[in-house]
Amino acid sequence: MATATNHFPAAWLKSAGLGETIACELRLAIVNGSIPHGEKLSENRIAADFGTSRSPVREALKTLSNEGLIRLERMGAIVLGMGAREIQELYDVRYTIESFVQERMAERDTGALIRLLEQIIDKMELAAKHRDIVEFSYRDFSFHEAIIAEAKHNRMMQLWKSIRQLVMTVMLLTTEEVFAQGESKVAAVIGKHRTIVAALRSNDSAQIQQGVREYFADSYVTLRNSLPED
Amino acid sequence: MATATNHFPAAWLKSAGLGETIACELRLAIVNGSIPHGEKLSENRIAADFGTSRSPVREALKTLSNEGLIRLERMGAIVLGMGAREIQELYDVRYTIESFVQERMAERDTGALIRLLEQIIDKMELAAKHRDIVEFSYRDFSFHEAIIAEAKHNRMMQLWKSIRQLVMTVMLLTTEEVFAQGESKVAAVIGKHRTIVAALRSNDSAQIQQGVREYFADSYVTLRNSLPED
DNA sequence: ATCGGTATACTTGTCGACAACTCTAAAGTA
DNA sequence: TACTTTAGAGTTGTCGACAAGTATACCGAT
Repeated sequence: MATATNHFPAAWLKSAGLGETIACELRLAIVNGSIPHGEKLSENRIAADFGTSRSPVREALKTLSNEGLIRLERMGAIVLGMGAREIQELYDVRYTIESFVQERMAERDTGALIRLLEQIIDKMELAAKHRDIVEFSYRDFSFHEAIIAEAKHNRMMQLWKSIRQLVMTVMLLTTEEVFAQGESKVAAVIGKHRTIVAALRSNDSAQIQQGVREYFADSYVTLRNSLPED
Repeated sequence: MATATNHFPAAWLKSAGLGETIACELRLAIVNGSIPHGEKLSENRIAADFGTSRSPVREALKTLSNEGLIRLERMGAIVLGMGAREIQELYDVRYTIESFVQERMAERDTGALIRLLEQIIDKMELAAKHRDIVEFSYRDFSFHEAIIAEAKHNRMMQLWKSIRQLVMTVMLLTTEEVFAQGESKVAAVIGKHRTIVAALRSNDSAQIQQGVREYFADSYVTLRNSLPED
């Protein structure tokens, strides 16, 4: 990646505690490769870097461990990072969750959801016009979260929450790549979201499944081209 | 449930820190209903109850929050608990994960896995003979975890880890119920595991999927009968 | 009696300190 | 030189304390 985002968007940290802030900053650094795979992290060092005590750092490391970005060992935490395989796996999981969720939405009133999604797409277009990467990726994220939330399945929502922040971060970097590839690429991304909405509007289970499958398969090949091959 | 387990098996806490221990004890209390839905938990109170400082309690509450058993609010944590719906949802997720995993196992060498699973089933039978509920449920748990681990899909494994302990606890209580229903019921549970292995041995994707689907559908109806209806 | 304001007790987030443990590297011995 | 032992620096887990913020109960006024 040419110019990777160096700091987590401050707007997204609006009402976040110290622990969450540190987690977001570290997460971004790990995902974009600033902190390389295999690095050994120490609570003391991170606390010193951020100018806090170890308590919030501890919380952050636990969070990152739950997200699978680091592995907590007896001494220090080892950075696992996100290579091509890990990104692929994340897409696998996202697909699995959305597939499950949309399956359950086939025989339900999706009117309100569809209106919300269209609204979000409008905001994506606006963000695209202004070349606002942060805003665009946030709306993209909201789009998928809105779909998942609509299923009203607490346990599945919990799974989503466990990867929510990670997905958000990956999307931020991905969107950067998409924007770098030019306007037509951005338009294509928006188009894919429209396709999802269209499938959803059909209310046909098979068509919805097909739509979701294509979306993720397509998203991944798009991304694959802009990944460091390791 | 007639006689619910009151304490988390000490053997399962062998190398667990204080935080994890507290999390396990609270988890069990929430799942078996000792701590009712809606209860408000305070870090200070729990710390006093367990005779520790707030640090491990804090860690435990965060864990339980990640598992969706409680909701952290500005003041206190509210217990959400596991009613019939939550159990059903947990089974949904378990089915989704195992379905994904086994799908990927169709075209793979499952020889070693099958041998391991058969070994586990043997231990289940032994535990059944000795009426050892703790051992039995642990083997049952290991059975499913072994299958999931075999897929070697880190991200999916991470999802599993996020519900691992909860599943373990629910299984412990469920197994208690199964044993209470008599020897034939226990034998039936073992039989269902054999069916899974048989399906796996067939190496046929459709048959495996069918096997997994039946397993979870069946497991849930078994359980439903022994749940407080709320 | 009801409503508004204040005091109070309780809550969380963060901090610095300490003991117990682990890895490392240097020093001593064969 | 190769190996064991030992001293040291660094690490985590846990603790108690404090500030900042919040719900609650009490008290006064209308």
